[in-house]
Amino acid sequence: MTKNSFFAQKIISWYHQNKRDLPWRDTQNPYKIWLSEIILQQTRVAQGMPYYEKFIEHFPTVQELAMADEQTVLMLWQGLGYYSRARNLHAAAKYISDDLNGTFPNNYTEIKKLKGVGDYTAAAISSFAFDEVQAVVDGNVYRVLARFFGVEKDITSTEGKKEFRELAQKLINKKEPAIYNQSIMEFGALQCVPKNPNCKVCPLQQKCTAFEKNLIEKLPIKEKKTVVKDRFMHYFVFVTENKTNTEKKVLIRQRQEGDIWQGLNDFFVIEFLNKDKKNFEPIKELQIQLEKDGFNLELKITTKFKSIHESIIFKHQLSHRTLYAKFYTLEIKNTKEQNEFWNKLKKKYNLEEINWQKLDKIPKPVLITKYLDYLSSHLF
DNA sequence: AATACGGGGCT
DNA sequence: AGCCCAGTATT
Repeated sequence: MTKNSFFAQKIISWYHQNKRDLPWRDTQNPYKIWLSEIILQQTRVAQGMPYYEKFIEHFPTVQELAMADEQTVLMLWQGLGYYSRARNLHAAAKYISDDLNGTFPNNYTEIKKLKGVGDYTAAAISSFAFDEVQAVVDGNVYRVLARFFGVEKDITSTEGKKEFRELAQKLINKKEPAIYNQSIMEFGALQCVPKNPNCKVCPLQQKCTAFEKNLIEKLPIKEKKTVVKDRFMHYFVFVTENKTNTEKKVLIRQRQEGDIWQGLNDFFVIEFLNKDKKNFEPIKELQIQLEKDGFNLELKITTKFKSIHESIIFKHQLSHRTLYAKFYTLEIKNTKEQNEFWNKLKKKYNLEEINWQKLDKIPKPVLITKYLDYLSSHLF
C-alpha cells in the first residue's frame, strides 16, 4: 500500500468512527452548507454553532436572508467577529435571489463568485453539496498534511500554499470527495490538534513523518506572525437628562468603511494610535476636537452638561489590535440652547438619536456591549 | 507579498 | 501572552 492510499483510507475510516454529529453534515442543501462554512471561517465549531442555529431559524432559505435588512443580519452576527462575513453573506444572498433566480450556484467556479467565498469555501460547498472533486485546504489540512508528509514549507508563503493545495488535490478520494474532505478536517480538529496531540492513539502514527522525526511540535511552519498594535479610544456618550431609560436618548454612530466593525454601532470617539494622551481631560479635548472640526461654540462647553461620568479603562483584545477604551457619559441639559448643541453634534458627525433602550436592538461591537453591561451593573 | 479584519478558548 | 480557529478581500 502506498503512503498516499494508506493516508486516505485511514482518515476516512477514522472519520466514520469518530465524527461529530453536526447539523450541517446531515444535508446537501447548499444554502445550509454555505451558511455553515461562512460562519466557520476562522471560527471554532463550538463558537459558531449557536449562530448557525439562529440564522437557520430566522432565515430558513436564501430568499428570506436576502429580504432582511443588513442591520438585522449584523444583529444576529453580533459577537462572532469578522463582520464582513455577515455583510458579504447578505450581499451574496441578494445576488442569488435577484440575479440567479433564487437558485444556488452548483459548481466551484460559480460558487466562488459569491462575495466572501474563496478557495476553501468554494471547495467545501462544491464537494459537500454537489460531490465535486475539490480538495479543501484549511488550517486543519495544513497541519495534518505538513505532519504526516513532513512538509516543511512555510504555509504563509504563496509557494507553500500552492504546494499544499496540489498535495491535497492529489490525495482526495475521487469516489467520495465530500467524505474525504470532512475526514481530513475532522481529523485535524479532533486528533491531529495543534498542541500536544495524542499520537499514541493515532491510526496514522506508523507512517507519520513528523512523528518519526520528532517534528510534531514544529509543523506546520508558519513564518509570519501578526503584529499587534495599540489603539486608545475615548468614547463620548451623549445622553439627554431624562430620568428614565424609556425617555432617555443617546447619540450613536454607525461605523463606516475602512476600519474595524463596519456597519456596527458605537459612539462619538476621539482616538490615539501610538500612545495615549497623558492626563486626557475629556471636556477640554472634546472642545479642541469640535473646534478643529469647524464647530462654532458660543458657550463654554462645561456649561452644557448636567453631569459627566467617567468609566474605567476597558482593555479589549482583537487578533491584530489591543484596544484601550474609556467612556465619558455626558448628560446634556434639556434647554433650548443645549438642544441646539445636541442637534449640531448629530448633524456634524452623522450621529443618530435613539432611545437608550433601543441600544439592545442594534448591532454593536463586543467592546460596547461590555461597557453597557458595566453601566447597568454599576450605576443602575 | 503584505496587511486588515474579531472574538474566544487553550496552553 | 501567544497561538489557533472549516479564510477572504484589499492594497
